[in-house]
Amino acid sequence: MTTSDREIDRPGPGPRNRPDRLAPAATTAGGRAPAPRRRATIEDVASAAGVSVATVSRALRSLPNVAISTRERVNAVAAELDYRPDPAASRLAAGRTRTVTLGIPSLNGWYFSTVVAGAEAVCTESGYDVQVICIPSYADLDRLLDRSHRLERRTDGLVLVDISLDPGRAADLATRGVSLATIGTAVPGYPAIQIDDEEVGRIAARHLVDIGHERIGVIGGLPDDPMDFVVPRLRRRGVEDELATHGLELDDRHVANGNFGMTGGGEAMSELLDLDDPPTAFFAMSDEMAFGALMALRERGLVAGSGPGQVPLMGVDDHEFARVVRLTTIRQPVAEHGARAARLLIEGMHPHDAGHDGATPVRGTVPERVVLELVVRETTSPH
Amino acid sequence: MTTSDREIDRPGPGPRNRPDRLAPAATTAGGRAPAPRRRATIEDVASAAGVSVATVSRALRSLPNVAISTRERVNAVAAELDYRPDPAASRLAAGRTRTVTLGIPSLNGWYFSTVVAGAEAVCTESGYDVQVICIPSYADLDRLLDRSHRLERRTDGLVLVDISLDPGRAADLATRGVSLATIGTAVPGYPAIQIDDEEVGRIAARHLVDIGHERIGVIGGLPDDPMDFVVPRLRRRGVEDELATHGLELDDRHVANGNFGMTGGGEAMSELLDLDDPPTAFFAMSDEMAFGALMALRERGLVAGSGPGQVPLMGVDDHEFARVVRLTTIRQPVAEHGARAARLLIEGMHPHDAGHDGATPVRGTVPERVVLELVVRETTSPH
DNA sequence: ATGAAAGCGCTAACAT
DNA sequence: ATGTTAGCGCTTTCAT
Repeated sequence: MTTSDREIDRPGPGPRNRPDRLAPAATTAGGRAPAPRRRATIEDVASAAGVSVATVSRALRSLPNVAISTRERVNAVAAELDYRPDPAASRLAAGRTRTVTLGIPSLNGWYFSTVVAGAEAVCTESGYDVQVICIPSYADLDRLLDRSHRLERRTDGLVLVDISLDPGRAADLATRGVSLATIGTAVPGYPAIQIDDEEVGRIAARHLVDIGHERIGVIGGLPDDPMDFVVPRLRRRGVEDELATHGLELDDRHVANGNFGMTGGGEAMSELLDLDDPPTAFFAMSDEMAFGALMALRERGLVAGSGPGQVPLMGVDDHEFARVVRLTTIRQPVAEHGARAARLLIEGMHPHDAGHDGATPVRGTVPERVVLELVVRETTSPH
Repeated sequence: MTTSDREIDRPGPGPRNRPDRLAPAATTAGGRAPAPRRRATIEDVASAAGVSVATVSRALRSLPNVAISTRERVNAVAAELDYRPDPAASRLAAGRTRTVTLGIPSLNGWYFSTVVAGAEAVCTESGYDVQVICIPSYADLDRLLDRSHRLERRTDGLVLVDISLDPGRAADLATRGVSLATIGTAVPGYPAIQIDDEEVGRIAARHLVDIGHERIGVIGGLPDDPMDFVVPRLRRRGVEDELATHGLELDDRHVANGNFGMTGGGEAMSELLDLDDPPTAFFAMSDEMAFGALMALRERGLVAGSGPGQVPLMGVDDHEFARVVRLTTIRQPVAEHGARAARLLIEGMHPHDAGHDGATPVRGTVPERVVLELVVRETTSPH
């Protein structure tokens, strides 16, 4: 019984027909019309290599207990036949999807898309498919994680960016076989990438006080915040703490929502400048907001800087454009946040995929702290 | 023989153990520890509803030939048991993945992430998983589409953004069961979303000539372009065409690469302003570049506008921030590009999923043209 | 309108 | 080190 007994020997109902001859892989060079060939299955490889499918499976996945010679032969045959395991079949049989899902409040905005880019690179390199899903509100999060779970069996792991998850939900995810890593938030016991956001606020306030200012304006926060975003609160608290150290206070009216975009940043700056007693120096909680604020400043003929008559302004992130406009900022490696979270997730799920040798223990059950660096440029210097 | 004869009756090798009792769905309200229950399979639904698995499968997918009463009962039981079909199993059996892949040169930048956001929304709403993959160079495209095809069997359709594909490759995709739609480029016979980029150039040039300028500076293009991006060339040609209409010419030295980001836009503007005979009005091929250019302008104390001593500047896209800085621009609905491409793709693959009734024919084998709108604001007006 | 059963292509016991 | 085989949980003929 070979593979060519096509129309005969149908023992019962239900057979599907498929092109039955496995043609030799077509040369790609010539633009020859590709023969409607069937793709190779593990059985084709097995018979061509003269071994069983189990051995092929083991060899191809670099599992132990395969003779070196066998492994090499199987690999050669698989390459020859251009064999690639069917992901659906292997998912069904193994229960793993080799897919990582990125959950983010939004795809718009520099921060989120940069994080996604960093995570995508790592996942793709590790052989994981990358799925993205926007979670703009808690209602969406509920829809995703509630009883009729939209992640279960569809993904091996979830990276949540700036989305808080209660421990119960996290445990439920684990129950359903979905690993978890977070960025910007943390769930006890799960890998997380966080920066010390209070320290961000402290660094900013310290710098602005250092260059001689007492009335600090803060641009940040979201007016209507469906995701209960904690970062603005923490950074604000840091500012207040640091100011308190110097016997100063943050005026409530000197805090404006900037929505973490250029538009909001510009509007917030205008709003603050229109105050009767405007702040004399400004801290925007992101570079994008700072850019908007800088535009607003320049539009009024004001110059950002610490010289006489100049208005100090600083941001957070070290966006590429910050260098161009010489914006003082607090640098954080945003793409790396995504990359590291992805790496932690994959290591936790399957050390081998992450190039992990299994010798050193997997980190990540403790939130990772990231080094912050104050980058002083012209917008807070005399010039 | 019931479902509880767990440890006995193993007729041969190879059985996997699984928790065998299907517990009643746990109440979510109480924080009760979730019993390690097994998820419902189609068989559970079938036996609970007193029908065969085939009927359940048909009923749940709204296929014909199911009695209404049966359909309702099956749906009720499925909901009761919180049943969700295993995607891997259904992919394996049906050969469809219900996944759409988005291929983009980069995730950074407003345009790309906005397109992705638009596409993601539509796909998610239509019940498709959304996968993203960055294709920053043709080498990456090759790696994706060559003989050992990294898309085959993993996705139902591919949306390519600003990436040119030769007809042969597109046909090969089809052969492998992957549908295709493009944005910003087109392959004959496949759905595509495009704007008339030459018209963009013409509109811009016409507007700047209309307000009295002859020496136009153009900011756009990529210095090192791994993806052979055609948009800058087309827009430039449009500018040249329109200028020719007025007996004018575009000076080669008045064209600078802006890399489609704020940074490049700022640098390009500086470069052009430093010329011995700088242009008197500027067209940036994207709003992001225009923002950078505007910064550069303001940094030199120059004001964007068409009044005396002012420098006209316009962009493309109608980015949210354009309104804030009152940037004249040529509006295109970017998120909608993504949404429409996704819709065309899904309609082409499976009209039902797109909410398509099958009555009207699926469009999309003809590139869709999009309405462009000149939005005049202060940066090209006297004020 | 419904049911029976044959795969889909793999993985993972278990046996050798 | 390798082979045998029973699933994984669906979809889809074909028969009724």
